[in-house]
Amino acid sequence: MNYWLIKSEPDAFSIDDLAARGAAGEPWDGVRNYQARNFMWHDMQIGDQVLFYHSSCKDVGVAGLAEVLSDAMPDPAQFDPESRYFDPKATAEKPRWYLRRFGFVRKFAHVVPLATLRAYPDLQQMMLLQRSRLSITPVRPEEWRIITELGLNQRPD
DNA sequence: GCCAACGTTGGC
DNA sequence: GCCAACGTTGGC
Repeated sequence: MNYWLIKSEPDAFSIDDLAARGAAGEPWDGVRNYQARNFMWHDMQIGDQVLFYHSSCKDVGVAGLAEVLSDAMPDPAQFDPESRYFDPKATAEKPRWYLRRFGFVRKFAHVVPLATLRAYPDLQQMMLLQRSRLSITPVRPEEWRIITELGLNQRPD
C-alpha cells in the first residue's frame, strides 16, 4: 500500500465534486506530465491512499482524503481532437497518457494549509514542497501520518 | 495579475 | 544532444 498526493484546482474539480461522484469516483484525466503519469500508471495500486490537494485557489492545501479505485487505462481525452487534452502523437495502439479512477474517502473540516506543511520540520522532504508543479507526488508514511492527523483532528466551526 | 520555477519544444 | 525560447503552473 502506497500513499500519494494529487492536486486539483477546486474551481475545476474540488473535494466536494469528488464526494458527489460517490462510489464510482472520478476518472483522473488530463495528466500530461511524464513523471506524474508514470507514478499513476506504474506505481499506484488499487487501494492506495491519497491526499487531495487544492491548488490555485483561496485556501491552498490538503482538503481531504481519496483512494485509488481502478487500474490504469488509456486516457480517452488524448484521442479527442475537441479536448484540451488532445495529443496528436497518441494512437490507440500506443497511448501516451493513462488515468485511474479516484474515489472520495473524506473531507477535512478545514484545509490543512500549504503554509502549515512548510512549517513542519518533518515535512520538509515532501516531494510536493520540492517539486511544486508536479500534479501527482508520492507521500511517505510518516508524512501521511502527520498530515492526516492535522486534518482529522480539526474542530468543526 | 505578477512573476519565479520549470517542463517541453525545436533549431542547430 | 545542447540550449534558448516558449508555455504553463501555482503561490502570493
